[in-house]
Amino acid sequence: MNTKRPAPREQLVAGAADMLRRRGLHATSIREVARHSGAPLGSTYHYFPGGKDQLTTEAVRFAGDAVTRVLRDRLEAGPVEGLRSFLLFWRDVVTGTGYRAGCPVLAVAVEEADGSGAVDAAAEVFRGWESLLTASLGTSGVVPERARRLAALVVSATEGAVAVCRAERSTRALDDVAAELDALLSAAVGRDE
Amino acid sequence: MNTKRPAPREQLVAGAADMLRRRGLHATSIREVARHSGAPLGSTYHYFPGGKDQLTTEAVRFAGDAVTRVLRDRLEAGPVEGLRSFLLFWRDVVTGTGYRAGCPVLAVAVEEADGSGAVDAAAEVFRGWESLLTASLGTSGVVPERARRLAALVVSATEGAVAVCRAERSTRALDDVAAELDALLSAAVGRDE
DNA sequence: GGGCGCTTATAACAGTCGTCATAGCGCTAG
DNA sequence: CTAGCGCTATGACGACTGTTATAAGCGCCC
Repeated sequence: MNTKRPAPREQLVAGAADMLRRRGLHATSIREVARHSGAPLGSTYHYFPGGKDQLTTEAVRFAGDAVTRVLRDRLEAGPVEGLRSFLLFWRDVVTGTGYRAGCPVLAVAVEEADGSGAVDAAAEVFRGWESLLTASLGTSGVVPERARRLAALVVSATEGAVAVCRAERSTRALDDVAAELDALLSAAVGRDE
Repeated sequence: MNTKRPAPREQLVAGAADMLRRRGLHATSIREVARHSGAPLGSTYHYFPGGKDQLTTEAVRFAGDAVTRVLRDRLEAGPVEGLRSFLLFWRDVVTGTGYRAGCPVLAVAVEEADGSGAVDAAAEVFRGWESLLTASLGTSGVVPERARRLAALVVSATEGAVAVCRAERSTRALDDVAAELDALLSAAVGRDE
């Protein structure tokens, strides 16, 4: 038990992120987020005067940072092993929720119109993941330009595969993507050995 | 001029598909679809007694079939050239709408809960695209198992890249994915020549 | 102990949502 | 001419949305 009270603000952000990945942005109401977090509705606008856009933006950053930490951890074993582990992480997310959850960042990227702060946060999260992958590939000897392109492919393919798996209620897409990307990255880093 | 009146039913489906790719599923209301198509609200439930789910399902199939036709056309020049052309098609969609439109099928796949007919239609569309790509790669000498995996990667990466591009308001992701997939498919089909 | 600031609680607002029912229109068949 | 049917037009329904305002509770510091 860290704190007596569950720090309602953080609870609200985490709850919003969890609902975003399950139902999407526009199907997630502030009332439900509050109820889901055990916080009163009024508190939501106390902690997030910017309204739903602020709450959504922080939820995207919260979920994005969590995934970033996972990615960084897994990449310590190198880009190939890191990628394999990263895709297994997403596989667990999808199967562990009975194919109900996807990626909250993608949900915001697909639903929200431009001009919203949340979609900017989503773009930033995507770039962050790509930076991590680019750096990892770079330290494994892949030239920067190629590393950047491979990183973009990994992020796009992962996000797409998660959505496809959710729709098909099957992990086939993620498994196929994992196999191909594994081979591709192995060849890219193992060129000179 | 084919018909005097613009065949309101088809117009509604096409309008729904267009709004789906711009705003997403839950931000697209039946009233706006009707108004956007110049049809009265009552007509919507006359043509689609199944309500929003039926309209959405038909819109997903409509948009999915349109993309399927594009993909089939482009693949007549072979899988590598077809892929390049296919990704350019998506690039045009994104840039031609000022980064406002994405893929309506992905929108439904991300937003809708399971149990809806629309998400089943989305999964079917994804499988259709993969089948086309698998077949094209197969006729170019790629062994079936590998062809299937590559097709899954192409579909997932394309859908993901479109969403990322929309969020970042840039075509970088699609361009990077195009370059890498081009090289990957070229190597896969050119193995024995 | 009194006051004050942070948090909660409650209610209300204007608007939109999906959906349904019903009355009216125009056209075509008998 | 009239009956019937496909489609339109209109309005209403209950529920939900984001948002705001205001009153009450709470603990801490002076």
